[in-house]
Amino acid sequence: MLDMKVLREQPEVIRANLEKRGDTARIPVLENAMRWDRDWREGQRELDHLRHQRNVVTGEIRELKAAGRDAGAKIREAAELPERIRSLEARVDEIQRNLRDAMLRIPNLLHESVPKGATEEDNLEVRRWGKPKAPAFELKGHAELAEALGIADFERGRKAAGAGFVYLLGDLARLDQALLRFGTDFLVKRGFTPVFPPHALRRSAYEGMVDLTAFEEVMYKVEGEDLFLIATSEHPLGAMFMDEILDADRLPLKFAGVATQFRKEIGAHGVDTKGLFRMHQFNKVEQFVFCRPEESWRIHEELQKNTEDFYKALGIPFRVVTLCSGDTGKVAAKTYDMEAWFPRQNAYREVGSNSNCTDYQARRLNIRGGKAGGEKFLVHTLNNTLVATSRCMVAILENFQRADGTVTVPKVLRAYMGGLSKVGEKQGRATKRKSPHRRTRRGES
RNA sequence: GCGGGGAUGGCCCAGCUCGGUAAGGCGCUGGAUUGCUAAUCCAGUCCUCGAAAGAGGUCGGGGGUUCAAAUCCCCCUCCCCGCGCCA
Repeated sequence: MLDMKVLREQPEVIRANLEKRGDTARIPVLENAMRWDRDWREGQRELDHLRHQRNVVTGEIRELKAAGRDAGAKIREAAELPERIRSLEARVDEIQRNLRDAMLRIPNLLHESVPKGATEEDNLEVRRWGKPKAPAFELKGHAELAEALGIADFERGRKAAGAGFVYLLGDLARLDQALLRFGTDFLVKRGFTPVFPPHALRRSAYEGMVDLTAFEEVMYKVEGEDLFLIATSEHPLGAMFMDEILDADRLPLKFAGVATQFRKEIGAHGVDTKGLFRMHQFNKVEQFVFCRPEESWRIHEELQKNTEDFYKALGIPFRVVTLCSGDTGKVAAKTYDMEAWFPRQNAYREVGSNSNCTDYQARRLNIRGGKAGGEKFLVHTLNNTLVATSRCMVAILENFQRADGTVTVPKVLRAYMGGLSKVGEKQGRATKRKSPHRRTRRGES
């Protein structure tokens, strides 16, 4: 949510921002917000005046009674006030709800460096690293390859849980864990605190982070419980400190969220949609920072460097783009997308996203910094994917694929895989061997 | 799931039986004082409106009773302890 001060004092800034985002459809929302704000302040003043009257009269009644004198006349005078107060309260509440709803629909102010544009075509390339290698043989799609190697079973994933779920097996299960562990250690060395957060949040907590009316259809809800499975660890990490005051001396707080995420997004989006690229469930190491307002832009670059260094360590070519105004999410003031090279698609594709949300999330979550009893300020929040293992594994399976159908394990990951340097040797039985495992009577522990 | 106890300002806690408009402590900030850290004293410490003076709100949430609700009545949520179940 934006600062009400901006709405009152510089509405033209908000309007220009909507125009830059290409979201002129929302200009009426802004105009309504301005009107409701005026109405609200007017109504509130009137209400305060009535309440003041009531307080004065009840004070008089109390004094008369304390002095043992008759308060009947004053009580009759006071008796008509509650109804007037109640009806005005109802009206003021409604105006305030309208105002808040409108404010929640107005997106964050973009940073001046965000290029103007409508779609991802207009995103601005910032830099490239690494040379995509032209393969000397025909590459297999990662899903086909992984199935052939027996390290992923999409079919049984569908049988047991539906499309979008998979059984990772053998070396691929290890590779997933290796990425998580390498990623965690990588961020710990850079001063981040690892967090394994709750994987479900109640509605009230979730609503602090996102507009559930818009997101509910892509979220998994637990039946019969007030719980939603998390779509990214950004959500539990933000909710972690809502309504709190963070000690200014301890900022910035840098967290490495390690979690499994659940999203219902499906649908066909281009080539190789089968496979790990777009899943209902995947693992991720996420950078999340709470900081002072004046340091957020420096930290935004720092988080970006972390992700780039991570991909350099793996040896995967990438490019970085600044999202244009039309492609930037509602809560972000500026976003960089990390795009890894996918040789099968002969293209750079998104593997992570780095946003400075300035004080937009913090205002809604009511997360402030400062000293208890001292000056307080809204913190800035930033989040950046370090690695989403699903997409990163696709990049590894494609970029490091060898002619013999095996895949080279990036050097930095080998220590996390018992020294393994190649994936795919002496496997391929798992999908063929049918082992009729019996259930034990009370379930295995 | 059953039983019991709770939710009060940044934190701890009083007030609730008996309605009269949140006491006290800790922490923090500023000031005074003493040759230092300390101690002591004073003021401040949440949200909203307002240029300010000031006013209003706030006792887990929502209803109700009343001139007046932290306090009385009804409904709900969450937390803690014990029991049950159980990785």
